[in-house]
Amino acid sequence: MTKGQDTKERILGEALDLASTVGIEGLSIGELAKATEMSKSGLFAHFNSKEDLQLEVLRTGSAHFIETVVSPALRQPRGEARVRALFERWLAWETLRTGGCPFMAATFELDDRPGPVRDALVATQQDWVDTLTAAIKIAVDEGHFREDLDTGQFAFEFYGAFMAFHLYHRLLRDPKAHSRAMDALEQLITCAK
Amino acid sequence: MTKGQDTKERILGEALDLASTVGIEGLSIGELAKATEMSKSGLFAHFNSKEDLQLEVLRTGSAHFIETVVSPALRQPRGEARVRALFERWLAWETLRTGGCPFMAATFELDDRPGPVRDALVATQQDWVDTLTAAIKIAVDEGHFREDLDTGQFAFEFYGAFMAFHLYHRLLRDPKAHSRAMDALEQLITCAK
DNA sequence: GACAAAAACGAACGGTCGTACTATATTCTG
DNA sequence: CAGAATATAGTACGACCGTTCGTTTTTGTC
Repeated sequence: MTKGQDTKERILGEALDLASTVGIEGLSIGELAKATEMSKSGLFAHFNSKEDLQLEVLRTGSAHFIETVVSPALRQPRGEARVRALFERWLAWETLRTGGCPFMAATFELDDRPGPVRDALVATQQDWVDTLTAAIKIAVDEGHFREDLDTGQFAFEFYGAFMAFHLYHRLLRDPKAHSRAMDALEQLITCAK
Repeated sequence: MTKGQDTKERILGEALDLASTVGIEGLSIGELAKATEMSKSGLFAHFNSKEDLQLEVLRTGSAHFIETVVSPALRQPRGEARVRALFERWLAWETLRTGGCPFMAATFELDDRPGPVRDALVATQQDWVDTLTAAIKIAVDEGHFREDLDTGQFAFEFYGAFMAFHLYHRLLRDPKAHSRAMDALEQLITCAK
């Protein structure tokens, strides 16, 4: 009863790691079988199709993200501290896996390919933007940020800072990537007061 | 003599368009042959390998980018106006092709896959960052931006705003994506004065 | 118009892809 | 320990992958 679920989780963990480097489309069942030291068919039996696998990978990634980024940040005090925590943990999450944030890879892979996988990804990302916006709104309510702040705009630029970090860190291998990102957040917060 | 070069350019144009949606790795010779209405082997004869094709696609993309983004902006007056022009033309470039900016797709595909194609992409992106930074430096020299502005930091956040635009526009299909991006630039410039 | 050069084609290669089927291990339940 | 249920493996499939090779068509030159 529990054996199958165990290996399935193990597969999904490996799949998430693999997907962070080769993408969620580039993720192949043969490679994943090698990585988990299983037979292709034995692995495949846990999923009805590759699409299902992809959807489950996204679901797993989302759960990991909430666990390592969102939840800990929510334990921080409401307002500015929480916004800072969200950013810092997001950066840490990016450096966690071999290939960086798996959602970033997926985002640029799927943005033009309609289907259930894209839909699921959009839902996840929209959720994250909403979570961010809500945290920022709280900082306004707490009086940490100014009353007339456009919280959606703040979230947009917040997101931009993260993506620039991803580019500078992953592609350009710029050692200043992290400090640049932190400076960007600082400026964002300064302008929000 | 000129016939082969003509079709080669046609192929590369189509390849760039295709790569913007499926990525530079996802670009397959068979699909490209269909798109150009050629035989696989006839098309392949123009390149020694897929890697060469990818490199030439990047080179072509880079030339297009300079032509439609950089060069026109350089015809704008030195300083703030030029920085604004670079941003606006960059956004326009993103909406030009079917799948958005081909370099963005490539960036997240190749950031963890070493090789000549990655190297070429890094060089291109670093060039672009340097171009941006130089334009910002000029704005400082012209007295449009404050003396002690960290031009590299400005370029970082400038880049971030573009990437957030890409995400909001391409994936989330947010109709406010463009105005969000423009507002982000405005804030960036305001803080730079 | 003949002829060499260049360009495009067709067929085939070994490989990997996702997926289906059947058969063998392994695990859980009584 | 038996037997059912579950989990894994083996094999094969058609399709497409990048690539090679020999042939045919098109092009440009005298």
